[in-house]
Amino acid sequence: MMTVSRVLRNKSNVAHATEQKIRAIANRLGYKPNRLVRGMQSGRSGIVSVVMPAGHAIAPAILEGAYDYFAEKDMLMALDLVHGHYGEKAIAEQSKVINRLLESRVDGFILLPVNEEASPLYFKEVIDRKIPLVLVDRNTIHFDADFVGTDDFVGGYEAAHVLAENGCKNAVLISTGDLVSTSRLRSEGFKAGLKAFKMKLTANVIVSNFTHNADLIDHELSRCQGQFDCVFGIGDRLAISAWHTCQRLELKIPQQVKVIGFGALNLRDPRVALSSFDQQPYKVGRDAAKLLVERIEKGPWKRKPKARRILTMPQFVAGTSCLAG
Amino acid sequence: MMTVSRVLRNKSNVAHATEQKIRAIANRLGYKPNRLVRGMQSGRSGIVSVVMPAGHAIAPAILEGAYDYFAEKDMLMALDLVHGHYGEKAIAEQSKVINRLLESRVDGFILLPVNEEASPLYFKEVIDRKIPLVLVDRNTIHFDADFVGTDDFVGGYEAAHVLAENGCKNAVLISTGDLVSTSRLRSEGFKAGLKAFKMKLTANVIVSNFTHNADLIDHELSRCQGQFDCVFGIGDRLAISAWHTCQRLELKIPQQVKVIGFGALNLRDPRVALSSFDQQPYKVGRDAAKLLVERIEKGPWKRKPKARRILTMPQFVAGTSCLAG
DNA sequence: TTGTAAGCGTTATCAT
DNA sequence: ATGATAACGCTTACAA
Repeated sequence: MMTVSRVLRNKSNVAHATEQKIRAIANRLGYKPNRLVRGMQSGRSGIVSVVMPAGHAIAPAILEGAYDYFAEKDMLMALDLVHGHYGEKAIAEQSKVINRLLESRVDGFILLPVNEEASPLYFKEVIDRKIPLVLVDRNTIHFDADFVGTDDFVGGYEAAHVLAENGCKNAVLISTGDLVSTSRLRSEGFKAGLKAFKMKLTANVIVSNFTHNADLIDHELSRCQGQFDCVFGIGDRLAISAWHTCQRLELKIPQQVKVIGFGALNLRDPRVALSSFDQQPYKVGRDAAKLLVERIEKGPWKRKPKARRILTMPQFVAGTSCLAG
Repeated sequence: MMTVSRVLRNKSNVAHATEQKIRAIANRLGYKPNRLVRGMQSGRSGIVSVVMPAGHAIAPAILEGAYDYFAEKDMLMALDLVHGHYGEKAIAEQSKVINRLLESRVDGFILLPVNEEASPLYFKEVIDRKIPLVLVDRNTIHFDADFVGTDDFVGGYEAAHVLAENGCKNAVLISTGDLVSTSRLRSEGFKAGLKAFKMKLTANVIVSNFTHNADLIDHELSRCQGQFDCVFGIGDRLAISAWHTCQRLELKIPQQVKVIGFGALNLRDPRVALSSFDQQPYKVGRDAAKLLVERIEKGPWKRKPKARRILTMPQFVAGTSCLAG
């Protein structure tokens, strides 16, 4: 019984003959060591948790990057998809999720927070228990955790830069407000860029990040018709909506109006040549997983280590929507 | 120690006072029962596995449906993404995945097979161990397992039906060959429909299901120019490629050529009004999870129960690409 | 080189 | 209504 254990973990001090015999038998019986037991006594379940909003466009690619790294480490990846609602319902859902994960003794968490308000609440317990936690894509100010994502400020700034280089003067910014870090930072970066390149902000349309309200965008852009020559949508979907409105208003793209999005999710989609920024989500996911595993393997700490911040530069992807007119 | 256990599982035979005390203490200490241990002795880990091809367009929606059901049952969902390659590499990857899952004592599997050749091999071990297994979306002939998915034959047939109703006579079929059940069945259904509605099959373009070769589609459609008045792509991506070729050839859609896809993945995307079939992937995922949990809760069997087959009818989604010309 | 004993956190079973 | 004991499958520490 003991020798068996030694053989299967390739420990030394085992006679060749015995080893052969044991391996043969284990093989014939289809024996697999039980990770639940290993986890129980070692305090390492070998399970990591990924929690993301359901239906978020960038999530699958991040997930794949994270998965691939975890798979290399032979860790089991548990996935939870949280729905983008607020209030009692959200609290009930998320606390149930966290509870399940805690009971399962996951070794660490990767969290893509829904927004600045929602997720931090439920993750307080994770932090209290000193379980490694890495935030991806969206950061939160509520606790100082490791973060892996896009440099959104620079992305916003560069959007303004590109538009300026193409001769634009008056911009419309479409964002989803300040509760989501990506939206806030891209907006801030964009505004900083506008200032630096002496452009004017004609309007800042703020839409809900749950129901991306194409009608609102349509309405607002119609109102400022003639007063803008470019649009920056902090997400591709918003930029596409703007594109549609421009088409409806018979504003030629890119001649009369230039449009830039963010996310470059239509890279795979040859139908629309929206200029955008690639966030390299696969890399982000992989980096996040790598950092998490590092934290896990380092083991428990006495004094909390300084939070790491791994920012990936967004890559401008030229489409036809913002060429020089 | 024993009473604690009783309280936390809401067992009877506990004095109110004691219960209060225990709950208070458990709460103050932030106690969480250890699922690894529970799983170890009960033989139920409470973990289910979902294995899908990475980057498959329909996967996220199926996954969400499955997740929601598992979450209701408070089960942990482990996700594995397998890459679409063949040969040694694929074998090594998949057997590592299965091994990890088996060692983790997952209670059941949901598998979206890559194709008829690849996955079955690795799942033999799962079947041998009598662990519940539900196939989604793509079926396989290699073993008789539960299947939840779209009625692809009917879908193909209905595609022909719609095209016939719109006056089409000569069709081009674009598929990915017979190794993927969805492709095979939609093609068979489509051909049956053509026969029933007295239409002709001008060409059957077969492309790889890994690299969806837009160039090949372009080339083949160019060759048969003038000999077809409609195209059925067994996936939306293929149909979109055909659409592009038609635009390039200056064939007006839908006046000269009608196009139908499958998957209705552009439902969320207002840019393209491709006629297609909604596979209700969320429902499919949820149904699969439900069936799996049923199998798990039924417990081990002596004689293998008859495989169940839950087919969802694809819903035609009218776009502008196949209106009566 | 191999075996024995104890323990990981929980529950079933059998007392008390 | 509560407690004691064994057992789940495996590993560490210690003997033999």
